[in-house]
Amino acid sequence: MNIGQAAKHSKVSAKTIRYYESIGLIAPASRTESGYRTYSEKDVQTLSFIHHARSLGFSVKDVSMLLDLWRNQKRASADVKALATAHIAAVDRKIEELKRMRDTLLDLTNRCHGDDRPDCPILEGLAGSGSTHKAAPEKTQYLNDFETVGP
Amino acid sequence: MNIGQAAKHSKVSAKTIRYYESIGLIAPASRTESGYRTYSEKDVQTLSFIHHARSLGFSVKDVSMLLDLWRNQKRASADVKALATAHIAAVDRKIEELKRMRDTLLDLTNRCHGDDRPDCPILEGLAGSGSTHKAAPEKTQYLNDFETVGP
DNA sequence: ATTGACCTTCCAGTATCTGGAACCCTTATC
DNA sequence: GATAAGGGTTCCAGATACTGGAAGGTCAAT
Repeated sequence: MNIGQAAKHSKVSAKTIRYYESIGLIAPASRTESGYRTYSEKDVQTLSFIHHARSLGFSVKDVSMLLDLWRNQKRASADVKALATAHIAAVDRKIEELKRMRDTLLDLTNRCHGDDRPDCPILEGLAGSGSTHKAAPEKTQYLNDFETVGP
Repeated sequence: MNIGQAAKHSKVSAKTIRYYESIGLIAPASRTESGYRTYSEKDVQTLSFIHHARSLGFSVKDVSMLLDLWRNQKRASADVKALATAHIAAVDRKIEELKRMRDTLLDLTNRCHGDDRPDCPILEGLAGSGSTHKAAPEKTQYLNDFETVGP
């Protein structure tokens, strides 16, 4: 089947499939004489696997390792479990961090009357020197740390 | 003071301060005759404000708006509150998504014996066609959606 | 004069795609 | 056979928010 069909069945967009090929996450697809990529059922399964793993927040690097383990009949399930467990821990840390952020934000917004008067505890809180709420982590982690949720 | 001191006091790295200047988030700093950037107490306050807002997960675009509101004495606190409230909602959505991911991951790892045998429910779950756990959101959101936590 | 700690600019890379331009292939219809 | 729609192809750029590093200028102290 062509890339469009593979995309539909695997739920990975054609654009992204080509991207995965370009970075070596998947092997280059075979081609028709005219240059179209062709995909088998097995290829679609692989793409689905990738889709599921990505939707669970594994990085592309992690997915690459998981694919190796998946294809390696001799792997130990302990290896997979270790990867997954580390990932869960990372996700948990992110959840906690987001909760702290939300609590602080809620605290600030609750104290803001939110009308047309200019004084605003939210801005005062942001301007203030210390944390408005609770101890911050050693190194403040920004949201974009979520780009890579590693161990 | 020079950029290094400003960085130390504001907790925004010198590199990042220059970056903020380059994208127009902050006004270009004044310079000494030899070209060094110089910063006032007020500049440091602004940088601290940015640091706090970023650590609460506001995007740089959001921070830009917050800075405008902060400097505008005629602003309505309702405007700030609206921005903050939308942000809280976005953070909440991300927390829920991460929780769903963690639940699925926990389910898979709990069913994995994690020894040296090759069969592994985690990989089977990733390979399986459907969600292993609960209904997924309409469009699966990847972790890197966290790069921008907007409304 | 030399050292070392700062500062400068500029280019590139990180992670993960996504959009768009310019152009080729297939199939159906007129 | 011409044409149009709806595929496919490649390559470049952009988004996000920085961070690292190279090559070189400045400042204060020894």
